Order: sequence, then C-alpha cells, then structure tokens
Amino acid sequence: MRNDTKGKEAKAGSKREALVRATIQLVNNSGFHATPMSKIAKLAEVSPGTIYLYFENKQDLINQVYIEVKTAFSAFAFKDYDASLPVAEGFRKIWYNIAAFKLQEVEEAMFLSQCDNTPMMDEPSRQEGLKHLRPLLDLWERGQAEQLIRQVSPFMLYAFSIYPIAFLMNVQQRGLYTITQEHIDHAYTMAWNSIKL
Amino acid sequence: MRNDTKGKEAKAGSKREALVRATIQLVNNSGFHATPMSKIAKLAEVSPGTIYLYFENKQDLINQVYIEVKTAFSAFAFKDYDASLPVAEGFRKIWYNIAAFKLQEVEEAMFLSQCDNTPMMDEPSRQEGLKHLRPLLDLWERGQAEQLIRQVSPFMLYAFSIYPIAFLMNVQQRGLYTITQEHIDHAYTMAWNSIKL
DNA sequence: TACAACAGAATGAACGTTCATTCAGTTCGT
DNA sequence: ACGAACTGAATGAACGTTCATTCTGTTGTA
Repeated sequence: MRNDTKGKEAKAGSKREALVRATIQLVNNSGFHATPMSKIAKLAEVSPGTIYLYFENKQDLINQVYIEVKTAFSAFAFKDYDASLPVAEGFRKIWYNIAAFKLQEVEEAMFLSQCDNTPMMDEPSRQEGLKHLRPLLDLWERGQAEQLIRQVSPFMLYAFSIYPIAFLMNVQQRGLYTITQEHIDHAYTMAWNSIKL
Repeated sequence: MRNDTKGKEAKAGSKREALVRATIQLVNNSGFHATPMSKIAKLAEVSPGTIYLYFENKQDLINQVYIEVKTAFSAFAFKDYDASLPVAEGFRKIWYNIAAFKLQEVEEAMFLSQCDNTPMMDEPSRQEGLKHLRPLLDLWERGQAEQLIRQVSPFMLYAFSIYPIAFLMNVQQRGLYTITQEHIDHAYTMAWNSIKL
C-alpha cells in the first residue's frame, strides 16, 4: 500500500526526514532567509502545513537540522578514534575523518559551514554544536602537556588545522578546484606543521 | 550621475556613504536577506526612495558595497608592499597587513567574510573581488620557483595561511576570545610553518 | 521658473503561519 | 467478521504582515 521499501521506521520519520534533506539542500543554494517554507515543502513533497507538525517555526527547523547534522559530523569525526592513541596518531585519525566528511558529505558540510559563518543560527544552538568537539580539545591539551603541540588557544589550533578544510571544500564546490587524495595528504602535512612544536 | 568631478563630493556623496556604512553594519548583524531596505534607510537617516537614486536595487547595493570594501581591503593588504622584496619578507608584510585589517577594521572584515561564505553574492562580483589578490599569488609563485614555498595550489596556500585569520576574527567578535599582539605573532608563525618548505 | 535631490506614502508580490477539512488507518461494539 | 466511530497525520487555501520598489509631491538652489 504505502512505501514498503523500508521497515516500519521509515513510515513515522519519512516526512520529517524529507524536510530535513530539503532544508539542507535549499539553504545551501540560497541561504536561510532566501528559501521560503513553501519551497522546502515542495521539494520534500509535503504540504506547507505539515512542516508545522514537526517544527515549531522556521527558526526551530533550522536549529533542529543544525544539531542533527552537527551530531552526524561528530560521529564521523571521531569514528575509530580512541583517546588512548598517541597524540600524533590520534590527531591524524581525527583530521582525516573530518576531511573525509567534508569531501564526501558535501551537502551536510556546506550546510554546517554556512551555519557557522552567518547570523542565521542563534547562539544557544551554536553553543550546543560546539560541545561535540570535546575529544579533540582534550587531545590537544594532552599534546600540549607532552610538548608536542604549540601552547596556543584551541581556537588558534582549530583555525589553522581544521578550519582550512572548509575553505578547500568551498572552492571545490564552486568548481574552481578539484581535490585529490594527494592534495589531502599535502593538506594534512600543512595542518600538522602549523600546530606541531 | 555620480562621480562628479567637481569638488562638492562631500555633500553629494554623503547620503551614499551613509547608506554604504549602514548596509555593512546591518548585514553584519542580521545577514543580507534579513535586513530590509527600510532599516538601511532609517539607519542612514535617509528615505527608502533615496536608496534608488544611488543603487539600482538591493542586489546592486550589495554588489557595490562588496566591491568597495574589497578594494579598501586590498589597498590595506598591499600597503608598503614591494614586489622586489625577498619572498619571506614580502609574505610577512602582506600577512601582517591582512591581520591588521581584520582586527582593526572589524566591521568591514566581517562583511567580507560573510559575503565570501554565503550565496548572497553573485558569481561575477565574487570574481571581480578575487582579482585584487594578484600580487599575493605572484609572490607565492616566486616563492615556489625559489623552493621556499610548498608546491601546492594557491587555494591551499590561502586556506592555511590567510583564511584562518578570518576565523580568529570571528571568534573574537563573538566575544569568545581576545587577540593580543602575542597571539598575532604566534599566528604568523603557524601560517608560515604551514606553507614554507 | 526649472530642475535635481529627496521624503514618505502607496503598491503589489511574497512570505510565514494558521486552521477548517480530508483521509487512511485503527478500535470497538455487535 | 463487519461497519460505524474515532484518531491524528496531512492538506492547501486563506490571512495578516513584511518587504522591495515605485509614485507623487515638496524642498532647495540656480
């Protein structure tokens, strides 16, 4: 009768899922305030009114999508990571994970990048999203204690080792540049050189 | 109609100038699509209709402001720079200039950062703004020829040495972090370490 | 008087959100 | 087993508001 392609889980969440996907896609192409709810509804093949069954309003929609994507990002970033790894190896693992996320899950990564660089997100949600980075901060602290990593603020470490990946993803997405595995390896070296002692 | 070669520019241009300033300030706080023309007019102490004497429409307003700010940025970035300088010294000069711009002219820098990270700017204007970086690209090329700088794409060099500054400016602006001269010197070392051979 | 700069009200399109209604599926009395 | 009663997800037209842009009249100046 209905979509039997998946189990019962597909039924309850299907509309909401479609809305989340549509939101990510449209916000990427036009930005938050330039994408009307009507367009999101249309792309999700759902009536405008249905959005309000799952989300309080437009801001709540964005906030929920942001948290969801950020959570997926963190899961990806710390996959196979183990806090008992030596600092250099742990960082390498996390860095490559993040790079893989940004280059494979482009839609989600672009969405995060836009949320993090514009006033469309409210501060509480932004703070919420920041929490997920804890393991990386801990790793850095340990690296500093062991004299392997520069004694500078985590903001600085992030700015020079992680943030650049977002830029590369952006230019690649605009078609100005194509990133190969070799580029990624170079990028990793540059990232590590900037933060290592 | 504008650009009168007479000396009355201060008066003739005063409304336009006020509009440009107001646009920068409001777009920084709320983003492009969330700032109505009426608010821009109010902050500039001008009537909404008057905007259309100086700008074709909202998009044209943003484009013009973008180009103007980008031009100011470039002038700042290459102040006292001389292409005959040794590579390392030339890069240091430009890097410190850019850092100074981002930390002194916060409003303008934030505006650029937002334009460069969202779909609010159309591609032609973006290309136009990119041209101004030529001298830096030339410097990097020379550095690569002299085996001083890694053999990677300028995008990569930019991502790791310049782009991070924008991140630091952003967190400082959000009040999460305060940047001192010492931080800047550390940041410069990190930037240089990431791109040098 | 003539003309450009300007103000502010007016306009119409587009938006976020609501709500009366429909519809598919489940429950329950028989 | 069967259909009437019920449930809540889903719809989409409609509403009030906001916005970019235009229109009309006023002011200042030569």
